[in-house]
Amino acid sequence: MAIASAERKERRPGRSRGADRKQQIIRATRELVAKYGIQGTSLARIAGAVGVTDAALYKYFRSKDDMLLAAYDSMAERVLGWIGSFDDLSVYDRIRKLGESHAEMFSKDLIGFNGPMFQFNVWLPEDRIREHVGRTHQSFVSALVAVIERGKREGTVRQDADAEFIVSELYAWIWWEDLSYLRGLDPSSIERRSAEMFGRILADICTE
Amino acid sequence: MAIASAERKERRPGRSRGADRKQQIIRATRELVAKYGIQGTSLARIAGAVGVTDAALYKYFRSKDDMLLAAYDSMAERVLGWIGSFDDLSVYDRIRKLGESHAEMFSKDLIGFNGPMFQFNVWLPEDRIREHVGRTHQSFVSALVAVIERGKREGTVRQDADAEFIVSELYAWIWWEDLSYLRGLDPSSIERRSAEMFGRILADICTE
Amino acid sequence: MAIASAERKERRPGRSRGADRKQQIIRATRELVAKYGIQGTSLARIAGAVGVTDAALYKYFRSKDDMLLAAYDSMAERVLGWIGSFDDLSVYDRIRKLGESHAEMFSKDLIGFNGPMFQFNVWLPEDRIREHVGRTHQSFVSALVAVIERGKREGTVRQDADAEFIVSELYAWIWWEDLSYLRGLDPSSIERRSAEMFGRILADICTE
Amino acid sequence: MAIASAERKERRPGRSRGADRKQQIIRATRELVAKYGIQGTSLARIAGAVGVTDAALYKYFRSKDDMLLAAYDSMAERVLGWIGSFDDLSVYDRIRKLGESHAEMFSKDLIGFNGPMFQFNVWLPEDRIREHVGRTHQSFVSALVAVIERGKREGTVRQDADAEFIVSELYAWIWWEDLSYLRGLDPSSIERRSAEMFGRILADICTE
DNA sequence: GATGAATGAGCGTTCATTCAT
DNA sequence: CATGAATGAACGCTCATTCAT
Repeated sequence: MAIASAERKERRPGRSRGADRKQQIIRATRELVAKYGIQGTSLARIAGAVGVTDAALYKYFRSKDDMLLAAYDSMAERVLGWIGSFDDLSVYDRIRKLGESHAEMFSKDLIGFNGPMFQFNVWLPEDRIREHVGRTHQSFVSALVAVIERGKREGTVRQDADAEFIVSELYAWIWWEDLSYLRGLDPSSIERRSAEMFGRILADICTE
Repeated sequence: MAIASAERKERRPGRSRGADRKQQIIRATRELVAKYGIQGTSLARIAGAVGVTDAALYKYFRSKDDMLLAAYDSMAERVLGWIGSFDDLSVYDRIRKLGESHAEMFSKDLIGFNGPMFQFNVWLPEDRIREHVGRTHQSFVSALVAVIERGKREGTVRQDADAEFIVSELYAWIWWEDLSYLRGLDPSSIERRSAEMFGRILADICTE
Repeated sequence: MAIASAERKERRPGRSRGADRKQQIIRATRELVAKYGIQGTSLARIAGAVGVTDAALYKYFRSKDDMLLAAYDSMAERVLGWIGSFDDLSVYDRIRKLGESHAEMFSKDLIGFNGPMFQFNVWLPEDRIREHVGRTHQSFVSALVAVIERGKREGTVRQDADAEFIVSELYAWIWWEDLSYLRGLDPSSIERRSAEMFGRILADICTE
Repeated sequence: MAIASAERKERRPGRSRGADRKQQIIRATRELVAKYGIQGTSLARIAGAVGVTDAALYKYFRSKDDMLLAAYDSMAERVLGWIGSFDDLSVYDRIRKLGESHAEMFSKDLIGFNGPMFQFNVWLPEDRIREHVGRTHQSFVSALVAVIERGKREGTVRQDADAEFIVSELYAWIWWEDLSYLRGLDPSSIERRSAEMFGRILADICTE
């Protein structure tokens, strides 16, 4: 954690150190949420992990909620990047690739993604966070639906597939994989079952 | 549950409650966890919901953690009761019934079960709660596996079915249903898709 | 602790069980003061040690302070009994006997006397306890002075001895012995030094 | 001690204090222990005496126990300073000086030393405080023994004196003086008797 | 004679936040 | 850019005490 900031000390002229600190805070927040949950992530802990005082955090964010939202957004970006990747392939192949890369990119990254992400996803109090997470999650679903629809137009996904149902099945599989790793199940058996589950979804959408 | 305490209330005016109070506390805890999360469920809030002082809670539980565990156990009991129900039917029919009753019994009961249960399931800090939840969850899985195995012996479930894989699929479906209701999706579309998902699992295990 | 009350269960007709309970409470209080100090002796602890509820203690004492005072008085009685003992001997022999019996009766009884007594003796807050302890201590001093004076009249104590100074020296020795045992010093070296110290006091008062 | 903080106060109006605050807290703790005992010294009282909130105290100490230990150490320092003083004199004269200065430096300073020190010395619960006080007290004894031994080598203390016994006698006198002032006895009679007691100890060790 | 139920006040401690420096 | 000083509110928990039963 301290290493990153030390390495960059020979900072490139135009690159402010501030942005790095912001990233440090975001990362620390994510990791602390993974360990202690959202409410267990206190400013004192974030400050301690980053190596500054609580008060210093306010130079980069206006409130604790802003830090949490930034931490969430850093994960949301990763999700959107993943959904958008492999777009040079046919939609069918693309979805296959997405399925193959999911565990590595998300489920297995317990403290960098899976842990904190689930905390946000099951956040209940009706506040800015809940609202923001809900809206963002919806955008994931829409993006996935759009991919499926494109596949139908393209002809690599069955014409009569119900795009939204496919996405539901994808999410059932995604959440199961995430929660299985989160609960500490045996990775090799997760992998086997995940492959089988995902295989059925693929079989479901493939033409011919 | 609410009925019982209401009935007794008119037994005698300000008279002793005891066991009732304990149930009141458990229920309040469950509901507050649904609203505010585990760490957001303060003693002050529980006490307020029950209508006593914080201090009074300690006549019924020795610590806040004990209240939380009791709240969790009250839900775990419901789960075990559900898994054990319909045992006069053939295992295949029994599983079908379980599938049909799940949403009503669990997913849709946002503040009585679904909300609080998920909070416990994704609880991260490595403490008594995490450990207890993990152990209990494992017992659910074992109970379900046992049911499937019985079906195989009985002949209503396919001989070559992998019981543990079936349970994985069941959990993928269960968690998806729970999280969908939790995220506030449209109930009718959840129902439609849930039925389809569950139908496939059933088709998977049925002999011929 | 529980044993005493069990033994007496075949209670003698005129002897009420209430008085026993009172003694139990007093003893428990003394012992708890020895372990946890005066302010660390909570009603919950006393009640636990006696085997009743906190509320039950109020049947025997009107307040916690009353219990503490009763516990103190039980020790004060022992002190007065000790000072009054051996009164069939000459005053000189009597004082010698007192000196010989002191450690056994008081200093070595860490949890029954020495521990709790010192807690009371150094109690600072200006309240009923402090006042009562002060007054009682003064009565010990007076009783001892009276003994010395009797010795002078009797002829076994030097005529020109300053009774109050002798008592001061006695107290210096008493407190030293008490505190030494309390601090956990080696008993055999305490005994040796105590004997020497007390010997000088004796030498100081003896006629020729 | 009070002087320093008073002087600085007029440096700049509401300006930082830091080390001064720490001293203020230590002093307040000592004085409150003198008034209310160790367990009666609540954070609220300390904070009130210092003029800040409870929470502010945690910027200077990590726990209440740390404040208490710091308060104790501030007194222990004074003791060690006293034992080490007058070391330009012969050991015999030095001990005489120590004896003469003791009451003024310690016993009579009821709220700054005598009161709080005795509270620590008779602290019973087996915790960090008890352990620390025990260890520190032992270091006082060792330091005094070392002084006596030096006197023997130097020739101003009798060769055949038992250093440890001398220290025992010193402590008997010290504790008696402390407790006498603490109990509120008449100062002039304490002084007279103390002088006589100490004189005997001196006579005991002097050569020739 | 003893309990069960309850309380208001207090405990030590942590919280997110502010602000002058 | 960061700190040191501070706060008011909340946290989980214990306290001595009351009172109807």
